[in-house]
Amino acid sequence: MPEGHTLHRLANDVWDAFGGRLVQASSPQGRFVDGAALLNGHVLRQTEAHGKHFLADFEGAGWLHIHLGLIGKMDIRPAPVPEPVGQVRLRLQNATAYADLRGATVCEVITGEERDKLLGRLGPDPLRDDADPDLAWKRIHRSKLPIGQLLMNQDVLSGVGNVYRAEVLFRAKLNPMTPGNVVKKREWQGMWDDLLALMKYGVETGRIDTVADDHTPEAMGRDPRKDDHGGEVYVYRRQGQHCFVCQSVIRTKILAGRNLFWCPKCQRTGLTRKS
DNA sequence: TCAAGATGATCAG
DNA sequence: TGATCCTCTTGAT
Repeated sequence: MPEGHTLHRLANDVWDAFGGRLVQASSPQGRFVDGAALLNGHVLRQTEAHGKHFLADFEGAGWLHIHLGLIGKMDIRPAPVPEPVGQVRLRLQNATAYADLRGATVCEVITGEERDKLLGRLGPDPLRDDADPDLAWKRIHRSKLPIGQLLMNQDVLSGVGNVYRAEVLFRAKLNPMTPGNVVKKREWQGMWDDLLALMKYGVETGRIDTVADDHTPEAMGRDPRKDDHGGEVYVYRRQGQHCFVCQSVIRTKILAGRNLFWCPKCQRTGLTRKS
């Protein structure tokens, strides 16, 4: 379930469970034995997230860098610490809590220099105080690629995944195939502000809810959504169903290898503009 | 019991 | 663009 808000929550949760104290690290699965040995017995000094990347500074050992990819997951639970279940790549533990990491695309120990280099190539993350939306705008403004593709490019903007991409474009009434160089500055600023609000809510609640008050299940008298991403949304994975606003059928297609969802009637803006 | 699919990203061609 | 990796859940057989 990892979009940017998940990683920021993870950074907060790992800090709450282990911050400022000695941490024991191991790799029950056996694929991160050397890395775990480097971290084992060191004090966790800082945690942070940038986009979909999680970083944790272990005093005197280096930075733990995790990217959850599509299927990765980290579960943090209170002690007692049980026997590992399944493919636990990394286990962190102390007297009061443990955290199990499974399925991550990246799990490594890097230097401070490597961490700086990594952050340097990522686009601005709306959830970070130091984020500058103009950096993303410069990339969008000069690209002919569809805005639906640019929003998912982590070098342009970091932290946005398929759900936020689909929903923020719906809320902006912008067609996903609109080329970046015909998107207007005020449209971009509107999407950035919207992302900031949606993702902050995501960090607080762990959910991606994007529907306005008059489109909630209660307001519309419909059943709440039963979906593993856990939220009420306008278009994401609603292909073949009716739009809450105009009743058109939600459409889907593959764009750059990922499923894209949009409402053909509500999201007409941008379609007829020329680059 | 098995295959498909999923909120991601990289690499080869 | 397609193949590949990572793990788990769901739905079809």
